Amino acid sequence: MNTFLQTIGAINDETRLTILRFIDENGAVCVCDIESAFGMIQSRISRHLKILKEAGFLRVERKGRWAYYSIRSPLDKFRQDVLKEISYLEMDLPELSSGCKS
Amino acid sequence: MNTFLQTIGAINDETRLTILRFIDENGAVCVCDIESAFGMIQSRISRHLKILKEAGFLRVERKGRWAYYSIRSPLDKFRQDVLKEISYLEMDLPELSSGCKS
DNA sequence: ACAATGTATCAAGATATATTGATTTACTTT
DNA sequence: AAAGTAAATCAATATATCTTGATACATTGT
Repeated sequence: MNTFLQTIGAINDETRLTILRFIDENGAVCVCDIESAFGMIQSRISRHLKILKEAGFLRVERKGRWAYYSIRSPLDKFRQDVLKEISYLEMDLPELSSGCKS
Repeated sequence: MNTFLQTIGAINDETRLTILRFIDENGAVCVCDIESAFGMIQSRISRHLKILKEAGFLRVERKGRWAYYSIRSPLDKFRQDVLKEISYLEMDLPELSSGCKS
């Protein structure tokens, strides 16, 4: 029950749905990429990514000072269904543009 | 996007998950049945039912002074997936016992 | 018409979640 | 070691959602 509520709670937010779709379409991205694409401050993005990761949708791979987030694999069937459903949604998806300074 | 968020928001609550499962297992029930089975006050149950109905999970059929809620049919694939997922959850599901006085 | 029952709705307070700005931690380069 | 960059965390505030008790509405039976 609690695991399910955590999964649902993670996708009960417009910003996180957009981030999920963004990562699903663009593959591994770092926090500052999302930050600049979305025009949101870093702490906000970071917190949303943490929620999505802890809900089992994302994984992180750290390389140097960067943290690359991507869709976790394997994904269980229900989370796959959710991701597919999100892929059908109409939304303003920002363009990927590298936001890191080096 | 908004429709999806409404759907997700509706199942982002332990009480509503339990109500959904309860109705899924017991079929059409009236508000006072849920009220007495769950031991919750009427306005609370009524509000949750409204949210579930507006999110497309439930339908109501009024008979006399009673309002019978049941799983809406047909359900689109995603809501079916959700319902199936809920059917797997471990939860304290109260017993159905008629709560109406007549 | 009146009283009783079932349900819906509303306003107020309680609780949970999101956002921001500041701070902290970690890594890299010089 | 010091400075710069990326990311995580924290405290305070803002916002949304849930719960309750009161009230309103609808139907039924007397």
